[in-house]
Amino acid sequence: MKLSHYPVYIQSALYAVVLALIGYFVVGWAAPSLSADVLFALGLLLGGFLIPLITRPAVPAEIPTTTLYVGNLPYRANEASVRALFEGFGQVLSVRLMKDKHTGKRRGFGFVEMPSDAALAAQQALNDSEFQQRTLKVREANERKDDEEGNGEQTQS
DNA sequence: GTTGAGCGTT
Repeated sequence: MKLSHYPVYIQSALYAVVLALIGYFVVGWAAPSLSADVLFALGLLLGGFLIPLITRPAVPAEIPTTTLYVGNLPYRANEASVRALFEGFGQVLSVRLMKDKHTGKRRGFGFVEMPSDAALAAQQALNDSEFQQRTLKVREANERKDDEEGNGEQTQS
């Protein structure tokens, strides 16, 4: 339930709604004679000015990152061991080992997000390498959300 | 507690 994993427009929309409600009560408290429509409009306007101030620390890094697909993982591997393995090649931003949603059992693959240069190094070094007596498969992940590439595969709408 | 190709979640 991390808000930073949502697209930016969803974050902005959430902030706008929340701030519009806040503005509704703030302005309504300061000027009780105004109508509800005017209060919502003023609240939304007030929220609109506050959105950049709040979303700015919420979107901290401009560094290009790459999400790696890691397959053929041993079922006993946990998130910490995978993170430790990839941290030997750079900063690990996130590790997600996919498990079955209903049973909770590990499915044997996951995703590791790293800076693009470190991701490339980790991919070349760890692909077809042995990890807990299993041969790892490390590929570049298929884009399922906004993944930035450092070379030239920038997905822009 | 088991299995073995695969590209996801809030």
